[in-house]
Amino acid sequence: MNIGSAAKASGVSAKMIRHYEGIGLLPQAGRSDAGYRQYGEKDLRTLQFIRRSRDLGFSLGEIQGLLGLWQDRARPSREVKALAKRHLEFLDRKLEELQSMKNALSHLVSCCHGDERPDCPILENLSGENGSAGLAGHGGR
Amino acid sequence: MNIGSAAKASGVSAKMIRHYEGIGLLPQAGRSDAGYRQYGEKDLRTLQFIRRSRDLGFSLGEIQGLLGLWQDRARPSREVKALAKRHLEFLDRKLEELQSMKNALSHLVSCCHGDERPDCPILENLSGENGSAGLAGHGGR
DNA sequence: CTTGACCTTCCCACCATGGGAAGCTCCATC
DNA sequence: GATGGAGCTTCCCATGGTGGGAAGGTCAAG
Repeated sequence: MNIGSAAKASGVSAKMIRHYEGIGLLPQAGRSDAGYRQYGEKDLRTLQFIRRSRDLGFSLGEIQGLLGLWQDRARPSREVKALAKRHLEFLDRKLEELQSMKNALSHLVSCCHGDERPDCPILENLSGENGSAGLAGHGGR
Repeated sequence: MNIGSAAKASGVSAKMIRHYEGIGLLPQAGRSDAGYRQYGEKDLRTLQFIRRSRDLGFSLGEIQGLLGLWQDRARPSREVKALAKRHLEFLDRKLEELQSMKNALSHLVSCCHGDERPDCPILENLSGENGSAGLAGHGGR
């Protein structure tokens, strides 16, 4: 199986398969006489493993760890769980970060009338003015 | 005011200030006789504007747009709001993406006993097996 | 034998940021 | 006046994950 078919079958682009091999995430692929990389069932399973891990947001470094644990039949599930938990905490931090951006921005957006007039609470906020953009007088946020 | 003080006062690193100037986000800064960049109140306000925009997750490209609107006193707030709304949608997509990663992963983590035994629903899921990891062991994908 | 799809390697781009080297400037202290 | 250290300059490199594309070799179908 050539790299193109492996890419289609795994959902990992050919470009990325080469890259993963280059950085040592994948072992050197076997080669045909002409130098084409050759992939088999086992490689396919590894590629899919990587793709699923990426879908969960794991970094390539973490995936290297996961692959190691995966291939070690005697690994304690404790280690896998620890790795996953760490990533979960990372996701939580990212979520909080994005959520607070969203909260702040959606407040500003809701305060901006968005018509032809130039005055705009969004720009006022970004420029550091404490305009009457919703923080004045009555209903906070 | 030298770049270091401007950095401290604005919360944008000196490194980034130079970079922003390099990519045209900031105008060329004035220079002292010795070639040191010089910053004034107005520059400081621009730098803070950029930092606040970054804090809301705007890309440098979007910030270029925001700066243009900010400096155009006749801009219609409509345009600012549109730009902000687009970014808000971007944030929403990111949030959904992260949230679904988190949901999937936290389910897996909760299914993994995390002890010394090697069997692990997390790895089973990543490797494409539909183990008994909460999906009741008969379905197949 | 040609054509077109596929493969190879290699370099460059994005985005935002940081690290560090080599060399110059400024200011305080001796 | 000399010296030392902090701060400035430019320039190059790295990160992380992905893509684009050029130049050239290979394979299969017509």
